[in-house]
Amino acid sequence: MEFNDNKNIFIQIGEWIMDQIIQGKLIAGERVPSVRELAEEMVVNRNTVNKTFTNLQDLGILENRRGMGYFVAPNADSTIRDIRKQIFFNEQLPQLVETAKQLQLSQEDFKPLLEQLKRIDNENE
Amino acid sequence: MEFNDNKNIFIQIGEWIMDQIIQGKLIAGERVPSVRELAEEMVVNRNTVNKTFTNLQDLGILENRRGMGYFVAPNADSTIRDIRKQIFFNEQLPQLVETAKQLQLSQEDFKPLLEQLKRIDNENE
Amino acid sequence: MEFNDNKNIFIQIGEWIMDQIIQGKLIAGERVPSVRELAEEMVVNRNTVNKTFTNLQDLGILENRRGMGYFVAPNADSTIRDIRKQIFFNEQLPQLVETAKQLQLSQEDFKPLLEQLKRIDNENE
Amino acid sequence: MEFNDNKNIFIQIGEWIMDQIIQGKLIAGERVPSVRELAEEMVVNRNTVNKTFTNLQDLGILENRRGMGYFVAPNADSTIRDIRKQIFFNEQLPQLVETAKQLQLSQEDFKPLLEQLKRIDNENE
DNA sequence: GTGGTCTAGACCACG
DNA sequence: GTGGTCTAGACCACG
Repeated sequence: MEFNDNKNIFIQIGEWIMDQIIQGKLIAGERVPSVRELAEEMVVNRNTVNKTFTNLQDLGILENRRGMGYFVAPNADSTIRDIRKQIFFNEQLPQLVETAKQLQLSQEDFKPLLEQLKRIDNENE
Repeated sequence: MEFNDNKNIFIQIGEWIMDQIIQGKLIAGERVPSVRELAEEMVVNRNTVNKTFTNLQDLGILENRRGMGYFVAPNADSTIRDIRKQIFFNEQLPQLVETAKQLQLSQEDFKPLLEQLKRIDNENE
Repeated sequence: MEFNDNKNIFIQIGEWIMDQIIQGKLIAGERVPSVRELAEEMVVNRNTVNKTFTNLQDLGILENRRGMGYFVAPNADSTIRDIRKQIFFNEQLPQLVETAKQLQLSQEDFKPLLEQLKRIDNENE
Repeated sequence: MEFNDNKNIFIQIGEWIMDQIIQGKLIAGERVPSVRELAEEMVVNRNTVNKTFTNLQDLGILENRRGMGYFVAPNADSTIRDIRKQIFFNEQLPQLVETAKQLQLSQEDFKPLLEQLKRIDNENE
């Protein structure tokens, strides 16, 4: 895995796992790779993966079964969506409105977004 | 000033100064408060303010006149707009599209933004 | 069975067995379920149950008859009471006094306990 | 500091700090020793103290001021009392009632506790 | 100076 | 096999 120097590795691994869950590649109740396996695969230290896992456990996304490893928590996917929605509504959206105002951005500038939204609304019709 | 622990303080102070310029509270050619004053006012270390100023100087937003302090550069406001537009189109917008897709956000979720955009489009008619 | 992550599973199983004995559901001389059976029933590893059993054997609560399994030792119930009394007087009570002092707990806070004690004293009159 | 092998070092250091706060030796707003200082004083690794501090920060007992170290959070003492009371009412007290019942303990057995409670009630009159 | 992250490596308990 | 803790030591950003 390629890491971005601006973010901590343990955070990036966590985001990767959350992405896997959101994309349905890891499902509730499923066992995630062991700390050792993932550390080897990602070429990082075991302690780093450890930090990722305990972090995701604190967030209610992973669960630890003694001696057996970590498992995707029930409803982990909706937990992740909730966390990300909260970030969206509390941080991203207000910032965006502010930016639009400040830079006098037009609907034209948001075309890629508006098209994506239409696509989603059509799917859900 | 209230700082957010997730972003560097020197960056946050920089954003505050850029906001002042965009809002016309600081105008081109005007002297900005000294490192000493600003550090005291914001209750931060002088080194931090120093870092903010050299950073804004690198971006062409402030200018340093030896022995006289820092001044708002000519056209600082349009420089700021350019920088922020670049960030908007290269980072914020693509990220937003990705988020909308992932969280299956609807036009409804973007209501505050869409209203702001309408307001802007009306102003510019 | 529901396990508490803060205590070792083999200890928790041991406490469960001791409770069974104290409550008369398992009596002296009676055969306890086999390691295999108990492990399956509790959905734990056989090694864990094994550890519980050898631990209870060390405490004089279970006995092992070669090829026949584990049996409740004679006087196991009074052995358990002795062990638990010792823990009570040496650990729980002093800790409790310390907690009461530190948290400034009142008689009111101990109501459930005091009522239980009265009930016991009445029974033994 | 003498460490007990049954508990993790980082937990024991945390309890020591909480005790200091409860006893008024560290007060709200006060700076606690730096990670480096405490690690040296307690003859443990910096990472261990680090873990203690981030742990106490998660609990709302310490706060981190960038580049300046950790400080006792406002109301840290009542936060600690709340945490410890919760443990008392949810775990210690029910266990105690159960023990009293099982071992047929009398008021006599709880004498040290009852005396402590009287002392506290007298103080608060 | 401050704390945070990461590594290599050891050791431990539990299963 | 599993994860958790701890150490020694390096490096980094921030103040």
